[in-house]
Amino acid sequence: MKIIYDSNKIVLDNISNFNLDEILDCGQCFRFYKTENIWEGVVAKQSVQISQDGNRVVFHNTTKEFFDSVLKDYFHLNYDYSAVAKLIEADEILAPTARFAPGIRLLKQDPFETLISFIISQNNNIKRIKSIVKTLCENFGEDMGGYYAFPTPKQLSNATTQDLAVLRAGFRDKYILDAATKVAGGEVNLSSIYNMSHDEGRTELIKIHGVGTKVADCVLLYGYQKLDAFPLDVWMKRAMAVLYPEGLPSKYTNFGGIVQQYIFHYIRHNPEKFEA
DNA sequence: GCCCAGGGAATCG
DNA sequence: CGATTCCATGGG
Repeated sequence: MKIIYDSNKIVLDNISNFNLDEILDCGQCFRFYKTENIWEGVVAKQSVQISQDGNRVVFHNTTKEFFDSVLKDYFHLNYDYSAVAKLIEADEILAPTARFAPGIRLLKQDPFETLISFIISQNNNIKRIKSIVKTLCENFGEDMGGYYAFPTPKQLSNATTQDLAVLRAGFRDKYILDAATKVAGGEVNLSSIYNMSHDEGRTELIKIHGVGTKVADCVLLYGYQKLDAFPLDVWMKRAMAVLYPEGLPSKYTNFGGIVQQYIFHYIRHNPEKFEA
C-alpha cells in the first residue's frame, strides 16, 4: 500500500483488506452515511468524505496533518489485517466469515462518542441507533457549519431528561445523562482507561447506570482498540451457539474483537444460516 | 395487533 | 449465582 499526499486529498493506493462499505456499515460506528459513491461522516469534529474504487481509497478535502494525526489511527492502518484474514481463512469454521467480508477493519473512535452510542444501542436496531445519534448531534453538538460535532460530556450533562425527549430514545435518556454527568464530573475517567487492562476498563465503565458488560466491551473494543474485547449481543450469542458452543478457541483471544466483527457482520447478512 | 432490536436494572429464588 | 420481567420507540 502506498500513501499519496495530494494538495487537498489523500490517496491510499493498492490497499488490501480495506473495504469502506464493510468497515462503515458493520455496526461499529453510527455517524457515516453513503451518498452516491461517497461515505461522509464526522471524525474528531472534522467532516470526512471518503470514496473507494477497487484497491484505491481517496480521502477528500483533508490535509496531511489531519490524516497523519487522526485518520491513520482511526482506520487502524498500522495493523496487518491480511495476517488475521489469512489465519481465519485457514479455519474451516470461520473461513466463510472472512471470505464474505475480508475488508473489515476496526475503527478507533472517540471513547465518549462510543460510550453514548452503545448506550443508545441497547435493545435497539442499527437504523434507529443512527437516527437517534444524528438527532443527538444536531441538538446538543457544536454547529461546525453545515454539520455537527458529537456533543461533549459537558454539553450533554447540562441537558435534562426533558431536553433529551427530542431524541425519542425512550428509557435510555437517564442512562445518557448519567454517563455524561459522571464523565463530565470526573467520577468516570475515560482517559485513564487507555492504560487499563480489559477487566479494569470494564470496572470503570460499569460505574455508569445503564452500562453493563456488553456495552462496556463495545466501548473497550471500538473506543480503545482493546482487541481482546469480545462483545456478545443477541446476534453474536446466536452465532456462537452454532459456530463455537464451547466458546471462542483460545488462539483467537488476543484479537477476539476482530474475529467478533467478522462473525457479527456475517450473521447479520446471512441470518438464515443460523436459525435453530 | 404482533414481534424484535448490537441490554441492563430490579427483583426473586 | 441464574431466570424473569420491565423498560420506550419504531420498523417490519
